[in-house]
Amino acid sequence: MEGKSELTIGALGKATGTKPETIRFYEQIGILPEPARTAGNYRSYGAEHVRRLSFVRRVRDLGFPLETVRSMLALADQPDRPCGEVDALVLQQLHEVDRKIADLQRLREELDRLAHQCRGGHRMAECRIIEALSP
Amino acid sequence: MEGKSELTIGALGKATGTKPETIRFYEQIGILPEPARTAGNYRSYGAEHVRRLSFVRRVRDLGFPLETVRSMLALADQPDRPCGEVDALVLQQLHEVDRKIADLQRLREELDRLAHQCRGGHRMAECRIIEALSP
DNA sequence: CTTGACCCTCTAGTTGCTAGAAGGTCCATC
DNA sequence: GATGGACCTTCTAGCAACTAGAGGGTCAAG
Repeated sequence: MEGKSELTIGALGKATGTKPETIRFYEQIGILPEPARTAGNYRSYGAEHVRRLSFVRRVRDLGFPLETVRSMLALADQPDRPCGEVDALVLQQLHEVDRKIADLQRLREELDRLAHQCRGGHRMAECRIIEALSP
Repeated sequence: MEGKSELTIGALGKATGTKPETIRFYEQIGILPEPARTAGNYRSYGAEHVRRLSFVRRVRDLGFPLETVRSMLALADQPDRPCGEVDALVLQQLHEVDRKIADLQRLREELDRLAHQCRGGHRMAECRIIEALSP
């Protein structure tokens, strides 16, 4: 490897909580750019890949599909896009984000209530976790 | 159908943003209880199913795997479980929820910044969306 | 040199839906 | 009652998004 800052695929995986196979998958479908290779044909990753993959994993963990990941990445990859185009996309994502935050807050409240009920030594009288996230 | 409160699978799907095939899938894997059937062998769903399925869809939308959905549903299905057991599970889920909320807030801030930048008539100088969710 | 950890590509399996085929039911309209 | 379109049924297979195993190569410590 060229220097301390360059990582093998396994090291990149450990740094980002990602399996090597998943990293190769993302490269194949174009989410991650192809990295440089060593003389032994090993992939060699730098800080830019770490950042990009961390982002991808977190957005995925939040339940956004890869198609959405792509469009978010495009915001960073194509900084000169027309503002009207970007505006529409960003507002749509903002709406999704706000909806997820609201749902997580409600879920959090109910889980917190359950935790306190348990710690108070009370019987689990009633779990309203389903109602926290239903109509 | 027996009464106004009973829904066909298509109606349940519309009420919860779920495809009929997905509902059948959830029934097959035990996430949803088998519903009553009409004389014509149609599935017939009541309010309890609507609530449960809404919950499932929202938790899935937040990026939690079905295994986690199951364990959350178990909290509601088995109200008499030992508190020590419930406590550990709830705390674990609380931690996940908090992590997702924090990530969403950060993502929200950057998207908001982008939106304001566009509306202000400025050029898209720099998109830091990747950095918002990376190390 | 040896050995174990990890790399490579390729193929197939797992998880979680999603859609199509073939045939039956429901209900509004004529 | 007949018709037709929407929707239902079960079953099979495909898609999205990973995940793992097979067979063979590379790397580095001992």
